[in-house]
Amino acid sequence: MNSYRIILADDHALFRSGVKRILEEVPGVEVVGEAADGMELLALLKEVTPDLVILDISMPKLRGLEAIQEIKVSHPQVKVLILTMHKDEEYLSYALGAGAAGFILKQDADPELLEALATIRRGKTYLSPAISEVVPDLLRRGMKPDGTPKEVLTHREREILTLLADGKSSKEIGELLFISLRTVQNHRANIMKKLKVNRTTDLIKYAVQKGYS
Amino acid sequence: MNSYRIILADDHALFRSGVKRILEEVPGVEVVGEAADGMELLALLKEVTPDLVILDISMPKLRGLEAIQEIKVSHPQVKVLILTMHKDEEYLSYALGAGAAGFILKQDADPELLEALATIRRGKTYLSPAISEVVPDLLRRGMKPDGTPKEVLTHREREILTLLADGKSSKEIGELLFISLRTVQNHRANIMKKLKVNRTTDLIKYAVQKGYS
DNA sequence: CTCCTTCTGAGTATTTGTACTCAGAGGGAA
DNA sequence: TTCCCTCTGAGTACAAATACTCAGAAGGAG
Repeated sequence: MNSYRIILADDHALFRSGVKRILEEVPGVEVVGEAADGMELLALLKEVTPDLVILDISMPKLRGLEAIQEIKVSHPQVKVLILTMHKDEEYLSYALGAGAAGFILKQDADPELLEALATIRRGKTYLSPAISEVVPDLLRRGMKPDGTPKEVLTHREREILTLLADGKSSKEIGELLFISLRTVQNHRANIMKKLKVNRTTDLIKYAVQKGYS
Repeated sequence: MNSYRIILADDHALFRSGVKRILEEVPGVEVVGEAADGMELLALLKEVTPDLVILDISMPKLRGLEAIQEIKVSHPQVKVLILTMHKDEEYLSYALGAGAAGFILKQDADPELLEALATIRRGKTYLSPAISEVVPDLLRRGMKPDGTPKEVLTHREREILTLLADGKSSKEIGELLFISLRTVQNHRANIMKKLKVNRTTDLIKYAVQKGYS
């Protein structure tokens, strides 16, 4: 029994079901589990240890990006392949920074998936061709014109932005996170400064479009 | 040659590929074509006439909702099954109003897809159980379950909502439209009352998700 | 160790949004 | 004509957000 064991994490059951069929046509590959959200995935990982987790970024309950970090801490030997619809440079850098071994798109066809699988299995990193094209853009955007690195949201800031995008007020967020209203307001101000917006509306637009909700 | 002929339209190749495998396990069913966007679908329909088109709502170039109307005009005998990630009451009413024969979610599992297929094949309409649950909600919000959405917002209200979603404050909107700040605030309050939200964040989320921005 | 970042909390002041109320002008429909 | 809806505008009161400032504790990196 030395088959390559995979867990699929995506909130769309039909998508999981279809991908499972594609994967199982590959000799020596076995889908040993499925999860519909990040929490389910982490729970599943306590029982089953796969070689690879294929996961979507936009999942409810625990966002994929945070899930990667958890996985890399609790199961460093498990590889992670991001399979998402978001052709978004920002996600790519987050994902690779968090330790993902691959990044492909739902727009891609079967060969990309299979090649990603084979590449990761050989211990290398695979990027979707559609994504590779924008990597130079990404590197260019990673730096501000003056050379200083682009500002990125901290974990706490992303957490608060998610709650904001979920319709919570600063007051409610403070109560949820057991921190002061003032602290939430400070985080909020910092987020807006980093994202260079100056209104709640722009913040929510950003969050909704980036899938924080 | 009396197999049931299906065309799959979804911008995610991997999703199409997976669903195709699921469908082809059903005896007497044949996937005779795939399309990645609405334009491709309409072009394909000029060459191939299927019994059923399974399509996603959020496709580039020609949105699924508009594609249904085109199909129902040019090929009235072709059934349409909406398969989307949007658990959204408004899309549901619009789709059924445009003549869709079914509405299921990517979150659904294989049995829902197969049952939708069988139901439509028998000439009836199938709704995802997850969607059926929100039909009462839909009725409460003043929309018909089988008709076009009742336009709740007035023209002026939609105009203001668009500006809000564009990041404008009430004050700025007043200046843009040459009306008083108080008037804008009143419109805003009316919009929120109609949409049953009580926060700017929820309003912006609604606007962004409905494409007002 | 020092330096830097993050998270935490607060002061102060102003602007904006929210929740009610009321009301007149104009248009369209019965 | 009357009746209803829309758009317009305002009063009042309170809640929330925004824009600045400052600062201590904890942790990692050098």
